[in-house]
Amino acid sequence: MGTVTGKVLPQPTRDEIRVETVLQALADPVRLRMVAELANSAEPIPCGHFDVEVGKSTVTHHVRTLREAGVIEVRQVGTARASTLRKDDLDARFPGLLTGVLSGVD
Amino acid sequence: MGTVTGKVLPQPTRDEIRVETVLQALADPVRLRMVAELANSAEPIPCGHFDVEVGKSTVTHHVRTLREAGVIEVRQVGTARASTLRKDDLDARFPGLLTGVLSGVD
DNA sequence: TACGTAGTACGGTCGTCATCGAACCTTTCG
DNA sequence: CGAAAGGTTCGATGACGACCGTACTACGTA
Repeated sequence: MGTVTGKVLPQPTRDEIRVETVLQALADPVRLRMVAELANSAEPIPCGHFDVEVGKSTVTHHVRTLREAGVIEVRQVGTARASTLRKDDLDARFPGLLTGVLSGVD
Repeated sequence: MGTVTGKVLPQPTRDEIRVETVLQALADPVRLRMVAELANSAEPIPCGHFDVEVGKSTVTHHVRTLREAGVIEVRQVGTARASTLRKDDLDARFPGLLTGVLSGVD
């Protein structure tokens, strides 16, 4: 518990994260919902466990978009891919952005 | 001084502003630049004075998008339309969002 | 009145992206 | 081994939106 094992999939470093890309990633309603779920979850969330009404391959697409934007970190755990929110990195890079966005969800 | 005259064009009230719409509005690079200009400007900015490289009618489009999202307020001043950032409303509704976004611009 | 200024409205084009289904891969387990 | 679980990849489709130019309106002024 707590510590997640497995390899981290490629992602931008903290200082490579660009606000424009992050905003584009968060602008989609499905992805915004995913981010909100991650923010409210103590545990990492596998691709198939997001509560969204889109097909499997679409979830794959959204997870990749969020990862490449630097919003989430994805680890390979067995056959599963567990996502976590990169809260520390986002807070360091764009202080207040994440909490501001999350305050407006639901 | 400071006070801007003229009629305010239709816009959402503070509590009608939705985070999803705001994010979509900010996700465009041209609009993000406009918002940054407004944040750095003491005076309202007329449509024709934004430092962006798009045509007139496109600026109209972006100004309308930002206004309808609740990001800016637009007043009719003679033949001009002066835009200002709705900083108070955005800060009240989504604390930290605006400053977080602006910290990542330029 | 005629003109310049500031911006909108309209019609159209083009590119991007969200979505899906089907096929495929890999690990786990009976 | 065979099958199920969990995701990815591919190709296609459909919708939205950024952009432009032209035509138009409203206001101010020489």
